[in-house]
Amino acid sequence: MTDTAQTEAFGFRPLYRQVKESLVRRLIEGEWQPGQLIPSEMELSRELGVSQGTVRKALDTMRAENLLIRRQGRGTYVAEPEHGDLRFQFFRLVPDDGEHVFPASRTLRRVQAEADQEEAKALGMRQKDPIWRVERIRMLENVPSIIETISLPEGRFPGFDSLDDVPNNLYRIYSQRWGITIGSATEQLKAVGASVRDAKHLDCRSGHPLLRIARTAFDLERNAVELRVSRCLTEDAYYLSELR
Amino acid sequence: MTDTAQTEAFGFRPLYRQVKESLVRRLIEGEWQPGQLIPSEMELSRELGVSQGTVRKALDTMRAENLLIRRQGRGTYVAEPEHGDLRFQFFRLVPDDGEHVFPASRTLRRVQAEADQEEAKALGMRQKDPIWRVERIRMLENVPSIIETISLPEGRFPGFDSLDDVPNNLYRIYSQRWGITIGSATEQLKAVGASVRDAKHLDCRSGHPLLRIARTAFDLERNAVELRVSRCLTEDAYYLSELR
DNA sequence: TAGTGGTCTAGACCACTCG
DNA sequence: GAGTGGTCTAGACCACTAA
Repeated sequence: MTDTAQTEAFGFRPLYRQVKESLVRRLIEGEWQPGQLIPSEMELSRELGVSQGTVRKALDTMRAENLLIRRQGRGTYVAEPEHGDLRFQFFRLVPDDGEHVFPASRTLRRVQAEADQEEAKALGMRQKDPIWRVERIRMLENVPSIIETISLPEGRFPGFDSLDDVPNNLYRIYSQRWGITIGSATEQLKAVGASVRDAKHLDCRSGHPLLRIARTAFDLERNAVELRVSRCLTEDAYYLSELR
Repeated sequence: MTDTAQTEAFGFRPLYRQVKESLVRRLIEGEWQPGQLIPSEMELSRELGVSQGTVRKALDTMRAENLLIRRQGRGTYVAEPEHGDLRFQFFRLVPDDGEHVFPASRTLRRVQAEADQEEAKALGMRQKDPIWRVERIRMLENVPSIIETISLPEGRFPGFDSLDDVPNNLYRIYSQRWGITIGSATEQLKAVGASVRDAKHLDCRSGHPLLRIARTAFDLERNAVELRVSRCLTEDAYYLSELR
């Protein structure tokens, strides 16, 4: 690695962190694609000139951050966003009775627009900066239950308007088409009353209590890349939050 | 340790897991109290007859579960529930503007009661089993913002009714008085309309949208020991959920 | 059977805390 | 300076997967 000596006066960084950062950089630069097998511990340790144990510690912390999936006997894979066990990483709405399913969706509209105050704040832009905005309805057990507005900085998603349609699993296509991997998100939840428009699409009275989820999603470099505001009927479902 | 041979046919469990389980048991049995220093890695490895590295792995996984706090140069401490940085482990409601504060509370009533269906299900009891039930109001920035109902199995909290008053920080007293340490919790969130009673205490219209948080809290052995249902005004606050 | 990640050990040195 | 946790190494063996 670069810093062989530990006592570099100021700014001591453990070797395994340097290894980790170098590997994350290669992930970000697309050297290894989601789902792909990366080199084994032994190969990496030879390549980087550190011990296998140090590589292992770097890989293990990356697994803890859901960047990698490791399988004994097989190897280490780049995690695929919203795939397999990770599919529900960002989808926490569970039916009261029944399976945790991934909801189908129907796009209502897709437009280019100017960022409003909330969008600008969440995405680190200025008001009136150009964005893409998508509105869609999602079904839980065949009942329209969620109306969501998705906002994307135009600059990060060139050609978004030329997509044939908006696929159900957006994070997958962010990764495939624009090389943007969603690594984390924060959600702010409130209870609100349904607007007239919400009420029409969700088949409820206006003013009916809805769970409002404002999710800001971040790429691997911690840049905010998507704001998604969902209003959800929670008569037959709940948002699950696990604390430690 | 007990299982020296790895290949015990069925039921292979790594050494460090056995070490961890033995240490957790000692925590549960009260050998070390919250805030107390536990033996060093070297001492434990000698005592248990395993290498320092194995003890370290056990301690590190326990730290990852917030059971321990480790400090270079000082030692390893038993984590204190709702202390220091952990105080907000279970309190996720944040004012829109302003500090993340721990809300004051005022007890409305404290009664002995029979478990209803929701309480029985959450606490793994039968309906009509005896419970303690506390209702209180909590303040966010001097505004009554949360009305919460706390349900406890009577058997786990003998003499709960003889407490002089119900302290603001309940988890602390569960630990001090009954040796019950809350280690994890799950929360189910919904949007509901305020009941007449809710509305009176929260100074809003009945039917007004409230965020309903149903928290089931678990002790270190994963027994459900508390159900806490909160109804929150979210005009000026939000529930924060961090996803990976 | 070869190769991978998972566990376990022993020993060295480093960074931090405290008396 | 003594003791603690943190990092790093080297090497052994185990459990799992796939050819």
